[in-house]
Amino acid sequence: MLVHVPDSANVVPELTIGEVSARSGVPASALRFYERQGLIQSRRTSGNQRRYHRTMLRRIAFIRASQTVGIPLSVIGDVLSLLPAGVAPNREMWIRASACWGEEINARIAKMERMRDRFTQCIGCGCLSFEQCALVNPDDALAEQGPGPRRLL
Amino acid sequence: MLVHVPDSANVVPELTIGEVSARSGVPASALRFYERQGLIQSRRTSGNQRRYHRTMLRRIAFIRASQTVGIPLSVIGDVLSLLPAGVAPNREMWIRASACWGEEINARIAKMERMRDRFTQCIGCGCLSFEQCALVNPDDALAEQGPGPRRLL
DNA sequence: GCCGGACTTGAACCTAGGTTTAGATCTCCC
DNA sequence: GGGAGATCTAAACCTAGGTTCAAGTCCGGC
Repeated sequence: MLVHVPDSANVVPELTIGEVSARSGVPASALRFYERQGLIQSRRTSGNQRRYHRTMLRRIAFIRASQTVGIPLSVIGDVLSLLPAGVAPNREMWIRASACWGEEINARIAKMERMRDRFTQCIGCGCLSFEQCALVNPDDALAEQGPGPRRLL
Repeated sequence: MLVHVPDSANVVPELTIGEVSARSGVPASALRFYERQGLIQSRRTSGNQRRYHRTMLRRIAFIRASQTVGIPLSVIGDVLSLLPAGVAPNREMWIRASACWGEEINARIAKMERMRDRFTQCIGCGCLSFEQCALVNPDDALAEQGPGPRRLL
């Protein structure tokens, strides 16, 4: 038995790029950029305009949340590519990414704290000597390499 | 009474760009870049080559130390411009800059810790909702501005 | 006085994360 | 079916902090 169902009934409404932009606060230009980078996808109309599935809003939220934590787009893309196309990040994935990026944050905090400590020490010494000051010779990676700093940054 | 003093006696030896680069670990290209940006200066020989006073090594150390703390070159330049030309950063200046940049570091650490806390909370919620998730709507600056996120970053 | 290595310049290139612009095309509503 | 506004593309531009290159010049030792 066939039943005629009007378009407006069971079709999940798709979103134009302008609508996605308005709802997410992400400029359309950035959305096109994300698509070029492979982070999001869209269907195209017969006239070549983008149409987004609503779940794409979650992907975009995921991207922005990750960015605020300082994760580069390339890494975000790697994570998103693990998802089947068209699938939004779910709770389980969010938890896994969180665990991973939480470590990222902690590592960065720890690094900054080490820097601050060195800094505080250096206030007292006022040395600014290339050979001895820990601030001028930062980052734990210079122990070998002979005398004098090789890479300051 | 005039006494002839040979060049090699009381003249503070100047350094070529290659020597400064070798001693500081900063590539010559970066030194030229710093000079274009006004962070360092040099005398020129009759043949247009750079010659650096030894105290410039301290300025360069100061620049690199500041950079490792995350201070942008433009700000470093502002600070250095307070010094008379040709004068190296001294202890007093180092202490003042330290006080200022120590606050910078602490502010950045605090921001990251806030982020981490939000992050940890969010692991539990798994919401990823544009309207409610603090990670998707970060940074304390959205309280007004009506519904929906305006700027995510 | 000659030669090789160090030095000079401007311009182009690089990453990251986009924005801006021009000119063409599409979609929707009346 | 017509017009307004939304969308399309490619290419150029932006900041920061430089690097790389090409072509030419200088400097110091023998």
